Amino acid sequence: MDYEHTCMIRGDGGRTLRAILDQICNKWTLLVVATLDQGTLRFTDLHQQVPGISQRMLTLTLRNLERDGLISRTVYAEVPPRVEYTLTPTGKSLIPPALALAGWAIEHVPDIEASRKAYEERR
Amino acid sequence: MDYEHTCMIRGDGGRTLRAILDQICNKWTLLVVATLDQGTLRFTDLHQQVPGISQRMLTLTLRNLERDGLISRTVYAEVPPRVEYTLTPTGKSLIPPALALAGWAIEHVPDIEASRKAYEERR
DNA sequence: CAGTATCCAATTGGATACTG
DNA sequence: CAGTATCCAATTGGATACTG
Repeated sequence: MDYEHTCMIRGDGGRTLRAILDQICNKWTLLVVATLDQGTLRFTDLHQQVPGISQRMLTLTLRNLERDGLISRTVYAEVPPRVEYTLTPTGKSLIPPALALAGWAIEHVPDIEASRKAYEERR
Repeated sequence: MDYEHTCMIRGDGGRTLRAILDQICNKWTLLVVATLDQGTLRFTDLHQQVPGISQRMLTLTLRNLERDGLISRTVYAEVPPRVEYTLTPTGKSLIPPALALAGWAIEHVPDIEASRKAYEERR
């Protein structure tokens, strides 16, 4: 691996990058984005398809994603109300690098769990 | 983008993945790993090269990385003590996907900042 | 040098009840 | 249906003082 390129991560002391990653790498964001990769979904759809998420956290996550321009939110003037969420092009562009990280994590689950077990036994 | 593959992210409701990512995506881990991509470093080196990190957070981050098998920690029986940290093969393998995500973040900083500005003005 | 111990502040997140 | 409001618990992180 060409470590010259890690300056991308370290950059300005990591400030800019961390500011962005803090938004992306929280408990739910990546999961919501991945779910929306299926296409347009309503609030209730997302609530069902992202198991364990609370209404409050789903709302907050969606608001942040909208604010950052990763999803668009469309309200239809109907009763009962209908609100649809879709990935924007920027949002879609996050999928490949997110998959790269997810792939790494899944691939190394056995290694990491073995390492944790060995670590615990050592102490 | 082939959205079939996002099942990797959503997987078991995201539980396994989130457990791993929670470790990786905190405030300092990616930054420490990226810094260690340069090669072996001592505690003090890391403390200086990761600006803003406290002793406590550096210690905690290093312990978690060691526990997960991403870095190795070598203590030399000298006075004053010397402790060296190096990426393991597993740790090194995290660099490319980390760079992919970092690249995405850096590439989209202008978009995201513009979107945030527009969002604030709307309200 | 490479930490540990302690305390406190801020952030994050869950549960529950309520609403245009 | 798609949220908001409130409150409380848990987690995360910083500052500071101390140590083998």
